[in-house]
Amino acid sequence: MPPVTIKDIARELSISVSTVSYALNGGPRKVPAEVRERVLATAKALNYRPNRMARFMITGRRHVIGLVSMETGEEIYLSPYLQMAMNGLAESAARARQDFHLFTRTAGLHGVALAEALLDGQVDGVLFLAPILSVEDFRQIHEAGIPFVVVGGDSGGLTAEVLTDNDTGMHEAVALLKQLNHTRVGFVGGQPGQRDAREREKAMRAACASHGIAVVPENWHEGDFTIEAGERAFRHFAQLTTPPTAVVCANDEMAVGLHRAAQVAGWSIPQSLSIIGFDDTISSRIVTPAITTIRQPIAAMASAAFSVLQEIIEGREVASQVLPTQLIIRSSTSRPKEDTL
Amino acid sequence: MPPVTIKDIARELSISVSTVSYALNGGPRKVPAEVRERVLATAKALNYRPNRMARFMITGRRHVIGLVSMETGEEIYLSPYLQMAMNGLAESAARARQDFHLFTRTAGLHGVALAEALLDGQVDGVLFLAPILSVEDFRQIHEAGIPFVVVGGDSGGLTAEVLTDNDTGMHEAVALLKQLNHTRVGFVGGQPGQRDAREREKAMRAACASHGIAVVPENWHEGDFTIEAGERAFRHFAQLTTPPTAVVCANDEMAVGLHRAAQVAGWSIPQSLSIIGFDDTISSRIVTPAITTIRQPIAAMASAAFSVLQEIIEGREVASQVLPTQLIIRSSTSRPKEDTL
DNA sequence: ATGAAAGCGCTAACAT
DNA sequence: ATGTTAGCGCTTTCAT
Repeated sequence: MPPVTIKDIARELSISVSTVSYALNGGPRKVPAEVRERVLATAKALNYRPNRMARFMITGRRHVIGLVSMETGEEIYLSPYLQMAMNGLAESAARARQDFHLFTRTAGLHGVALAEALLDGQVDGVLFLAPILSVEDFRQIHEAGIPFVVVGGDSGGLTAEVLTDNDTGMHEAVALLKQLNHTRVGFVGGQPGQRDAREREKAMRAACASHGIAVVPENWHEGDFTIEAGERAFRHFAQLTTPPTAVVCANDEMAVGLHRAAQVAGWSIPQSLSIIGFDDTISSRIVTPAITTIRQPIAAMASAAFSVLQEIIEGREVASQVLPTQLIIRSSTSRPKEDTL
Repeated sequence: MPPVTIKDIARELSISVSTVSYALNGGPRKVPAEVRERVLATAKALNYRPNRMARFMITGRRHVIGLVSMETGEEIYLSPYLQMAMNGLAESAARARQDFHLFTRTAGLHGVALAEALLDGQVDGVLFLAPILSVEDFRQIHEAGIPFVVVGGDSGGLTAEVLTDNDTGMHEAVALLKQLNHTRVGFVGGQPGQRDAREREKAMRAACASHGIAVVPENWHEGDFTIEAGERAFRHFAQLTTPPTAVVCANDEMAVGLHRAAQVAGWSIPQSLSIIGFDDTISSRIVTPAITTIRQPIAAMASAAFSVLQEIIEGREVASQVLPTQLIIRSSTSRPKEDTL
């Protein structure tokens, strides 16, 4: 049988649909308590369930927000970063009684095409997680009138951003290496199209400068935030005549790749090579020795981004946020071998 | 300004909305090519974008399917299993031009309440990934008229299931251990509320029986598919007077936990303890030594489930599927120490 | 206080 | 071949 509608309830009680609607929604028009009681009772009795789409057509609000993540080729949903973010998100969203819309066809899209795809999802707003998108892309999205928030990305000031303090994070990491007496320090960065990747490289340079550590070009390697990139980085470092004794990676995935490739090649960690990651995702904890990392509160950031997006959808102005990092010292960092001799 | 509708296009060309609708949809009514051209042209010129909700109200199809995963407490989206599944899903869905609806409020729900929540999402169908739900739960969902498919779960024959061949997988794993001369073999299982967990334990028992390996109660430990459960399992085994020399885990997460706890305790793997996981998720590959595991084609299973769900939504009957496992031998398995002496 | 009716954007049955 | 119109289920304005 067809689903029960407010019409059915109205007919059942011989009252008008408007009264039923007001009773069900508790306003805006006043409905006598007695009538409301009866409406609610029959609604329950008939097993009435509102059609959210019909409501959407009028109110324009769907109570669903879209999610677009950093795309690493085909593997859209494979990063631990995304996992942590989604957990934070899911919690806040559940509290706000909202669900998510996962876009499956935005990979590789930019500009107008991307905006079109987002519009097509009919969501109230969109959350970008560590996107590899340009300010121009966001301009199109902004022009399309889509409320959005960016985590770990650069919206060009068009909307609020939720960021982490990459500068302090990198500074503390380099300080640790300096204190451990490392002088040959390497770096594995992410795609320059990604904001955090850019910021971390810049922060790393600044941190090295302020700690008097030389930035040697061959010790700096560009990756793409994947385990494989970390492995490639190791192969690169390993063939240098004087490889770095410590390497900072722009995320944990690459640190794990570096870690694994080094161990497979017979290098002992941290004696032969100290490694520092970024994020504090699970992967940095499950390998042995566990990886020292710069924690960024991903779940909290995603959660904050959700709240910010809600505000923006409601039409309020919200400021960007920068959440702090924390250096988590584990077992992948020590004094370099030659130093201890 | 308000969004462009088919009315606007109709007015612009002084034709009727139905003609516009048919032209835009390419049917069911024939529209002369010349007219269709002009409709399409003005649609593009006016930057027309269909309102999917309005269409949904008539057709009842949203082209969005819901996703409900195994819930491990609060951490809804944290398992590598889910990641792999989502990748497979995203690919098929993108091809079918469909998006996902991620439910955030189904954790802990059962029976009617769960069915209500799913209905509220207004999706075309729901995909359950390794759910911890009873046949009774699925009965309610079925009665609510929601098309659904279950991956790694038991729908009680109410719908199609996509499963993996746990029997063969476990059989091969035990055969490997037998061949390596292990006699004291342990097992770490998952929650009995989960179908694969039940099946794997049963399969493990059968495999041991057929290989003449004794099933010693204290070598069998119940976990919950988390890393922590694997760590707990290690602590349990470690305090036995004669611990098992090899342990099979019902998934990789637990194998990783066992692996890590053993290494932290100073046990060498595989010499002191051989470990076999299940799934072949990334985590089994990044630890050192890499973990021997029973691969199940998670992405392919999720992808198959998507296709099956599409069929069911279209009203066709579809058979359940069982996909094969494959034993991936890596470095966490060897002859036991005492054996080599 | 409450009923009637317009209309959200679209599809499809019903005209012509 | 194509225009007119009745809804889909709901909210809200306008009457009464």
